Amino acid sequence: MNYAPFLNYIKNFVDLNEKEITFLRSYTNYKKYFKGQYIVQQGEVCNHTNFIISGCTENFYIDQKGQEHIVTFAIENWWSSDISSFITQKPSDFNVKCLEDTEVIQFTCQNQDEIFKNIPKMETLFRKLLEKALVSSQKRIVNNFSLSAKDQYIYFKNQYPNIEQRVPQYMVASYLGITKEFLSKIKAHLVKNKS
Amino acid sequence: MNYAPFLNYIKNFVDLNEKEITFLRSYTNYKKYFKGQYIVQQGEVCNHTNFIISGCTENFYIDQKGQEHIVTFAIENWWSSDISSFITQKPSDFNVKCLEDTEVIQFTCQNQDEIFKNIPKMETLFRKLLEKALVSSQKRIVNNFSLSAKDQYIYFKNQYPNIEQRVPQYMVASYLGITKEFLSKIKAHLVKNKS
DNA sequence: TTGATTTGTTAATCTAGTTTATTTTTTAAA
DNA sequence: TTTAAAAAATAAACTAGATTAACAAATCAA
Repeated sequence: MNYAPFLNYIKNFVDLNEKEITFLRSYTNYKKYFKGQYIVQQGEVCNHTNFIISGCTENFYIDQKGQEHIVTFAIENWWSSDISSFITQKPSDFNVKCLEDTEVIQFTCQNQDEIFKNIPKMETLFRKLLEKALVSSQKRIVNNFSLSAKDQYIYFKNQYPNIEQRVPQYMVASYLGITKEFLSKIKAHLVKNKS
Repeated sequence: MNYAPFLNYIKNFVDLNEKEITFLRSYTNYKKYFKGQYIVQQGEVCNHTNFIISGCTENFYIDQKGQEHIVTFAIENWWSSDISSFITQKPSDFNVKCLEDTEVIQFTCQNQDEIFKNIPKMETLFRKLLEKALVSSQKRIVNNFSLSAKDQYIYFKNQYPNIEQRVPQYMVASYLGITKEFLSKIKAHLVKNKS
């Protein structure tokens, strides 16, 4: 059980005293998943918010036509859950699946409320995290409007330099909302033109 | 000056006592803009979060090619600002422009923090609003992945039945990320096929 | 070390949505 | 009430990206 990375992460935002840390520890739990396991499954209620200690997850859904779409990746020091299902406690539209062995710290809905009640600083932290998440979600919409598939791929590589090496290319294509064939074409083109 | 709609809105989420309401009032301000006025301008820092009492705004940006893209509309009982600029206090990438005469309640950055410090319930409210905003932003990304332009238009009409009558069609097209010509084609097609 | 499965490439054909240009309709100002 | 400007419709030519299909590498299990 490896809790330190989470406390280090939190330290970037708020200072907690010993008592608060003890409380936080007792209201969260550590869990290890293996590669291929599902943390959340489409159709089930998402019971946890997960902070990733190590590993890598994909958040994807399967649409009416049976096509898979990756909505987000998450790696160390990121959060991973289906927030919609978590806050409404209704069945999830998404799957969260481990692409590597993955260790997480989990917050349940009830415990999260307890934590916020007892350590208001934690609610401030979550509010700020949500603000940042919203900004980057909006940024993605904006990129979708204004950038060609090629430029979106370049943006993705710059923004998430660590992810491309860890996941297969067809998943990057899925994240970008293009076919794997087209991404292959884009990469061939980039190599040929050296940028 | 018309503060009641804002208090009614808040009442849906949290209960405030007289003292808290007085505090809230003194730390927010009312402002009226006329049709065509900018609440935020691309390049300037967004100093306020705005709750709309009456009217309608568009949040848009102009990309490198000089093209305008509408990111969101907002009407009565919605919020309107550039959250990225607001939280970082850096120049905004967006414009917020009034499409009608618009009355708003404004929170400045400093006052918002004061409000959260003095009325923690308000921070909880904002956290929950951010959660909902993030969910709907993600929903938009998902629709972009899975729906044709026609189905996105139908979704838009269902989700925002009040907006289409209030804004010109080319703005709806811009919001959907398609050209006005193509939206016109879609509408003609929908009329012809009665769905 | 081999066969099977997963991942990636290439190329031809196809289509949803864009671009450009012209015409018609609606809105609003004088 | 007229007129100019803004908004919407129509249509032809065009393009970014999808689809299909065949094949080539890489990975993995036994």
